[in-house]
Amino acid sequence: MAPDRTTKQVRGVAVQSRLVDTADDLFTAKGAASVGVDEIVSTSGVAKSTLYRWFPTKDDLVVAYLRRRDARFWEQWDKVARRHSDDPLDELTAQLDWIRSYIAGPHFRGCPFLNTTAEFAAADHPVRAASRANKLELRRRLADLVAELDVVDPGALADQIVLVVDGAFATSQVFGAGGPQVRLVEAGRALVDAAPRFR
Amino acid sequence: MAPDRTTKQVRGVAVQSRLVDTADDLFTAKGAASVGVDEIVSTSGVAKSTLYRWFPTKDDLVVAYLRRRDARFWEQWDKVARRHSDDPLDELTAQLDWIRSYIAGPHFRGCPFLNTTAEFAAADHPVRAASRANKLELRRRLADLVAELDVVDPGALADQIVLVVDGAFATSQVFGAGGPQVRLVEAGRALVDAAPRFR
DNA sequence: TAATTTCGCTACAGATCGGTAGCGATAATG
DNA sequence: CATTATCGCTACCGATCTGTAGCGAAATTA
Repeated sequence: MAPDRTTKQVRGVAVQSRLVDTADDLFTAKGAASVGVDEIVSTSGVAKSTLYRWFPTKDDLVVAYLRRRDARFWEQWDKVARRHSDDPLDELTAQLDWIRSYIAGPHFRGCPFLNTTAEFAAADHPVRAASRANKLELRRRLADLVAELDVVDPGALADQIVLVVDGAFATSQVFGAGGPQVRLVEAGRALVDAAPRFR
Repeated sequence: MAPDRTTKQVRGVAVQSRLVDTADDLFTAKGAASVGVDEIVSTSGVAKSTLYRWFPTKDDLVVAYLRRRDARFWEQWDKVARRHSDDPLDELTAQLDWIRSYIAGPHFRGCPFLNTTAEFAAADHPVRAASRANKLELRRRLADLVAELDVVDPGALADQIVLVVDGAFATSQVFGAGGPQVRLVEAGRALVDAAPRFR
């Protein structure tokens, strides 16, 4: 990375970004709790003291990793939403489909939010709060989307769709490539079809 | 526990059982990877050398914990199956319902198989194999059960139900008591209702 | 009762954990 | 160009990790 920045703080931003890059790679491959700070230091080339200057604890680095994953997840969601703003059912299908292909991707190693929630068991752990934020947002967006459909209980349908989404995330790690997660789109569609309607 | 056994090996069995008891408590509360052998030793009252006599590595103890969880899970499943052997749809509903109440129980801290899969990231880890066995069996039993229904593609429906079951397991840890997992039974029923039928 | 196995206990080994401190070098700032 | 903040590097801290070794006591067996 060329040192052509203009302010001093920009240096810090670049270093933080490289640390989160490395953390993302290692956390994804081995699990956030299993990766030591020393490995992040040696892999990234960033000094340990520098890491602790920007991330006072390892937990802070894990949270930063989750926040960036969260931001990128919703960026992709918004991109899909923009392409299907006219038809909520089309959008729902498209959202489930990119999540399905995201899960099927070669670098996917499980939902980072579900993984870290399992790894950091303490109920009040800051890492769990960061992960919970992502899932609450998922529930909220699905509820908004489903509200545009003509179903009697949009909240119930949205929660059912949350189940198949997180189910796809979870089972993909256990079953591997040919697991039940390939049924995500049709499962979501089936739930919509079966939902009670007004007319 | 009274020392009124008859053979020498029986002593070992009792000690192993107590170790798995303690491991179950601690692994459930804090996560299998986060609990040290020393804590299992001090909590159980069993000597460390005795633990390593019966479980050569910590991984072996984790696998034993998962195997017992697996066995008890299918014991409960079989018990429910016996009560509803006449009607497959009734049985499916009953299976999903006890899983729902199992998740809602006060001591539930997430599916042990999904949790350990997230904690032990190496693809060929023996702990992952033990967890995979449980989920493969779940998929197999659901497929057998759904095969008795009149649906066109029982395998597809079974996989969709796997999604809502594992989704309920996974989301319960993120959302807490009022999460989408309470919709497990109706989600499973909706998937059955929406499945294409012959007649 | 005598021989044998398993037990709990204590201590230790080697590695790794998260986190701290101080060094000289480097790069941005005014 | 002089100042200042940040950098990479090395060494270190105490705690904790899995796993090993040897002891005497206790329980089981014959």
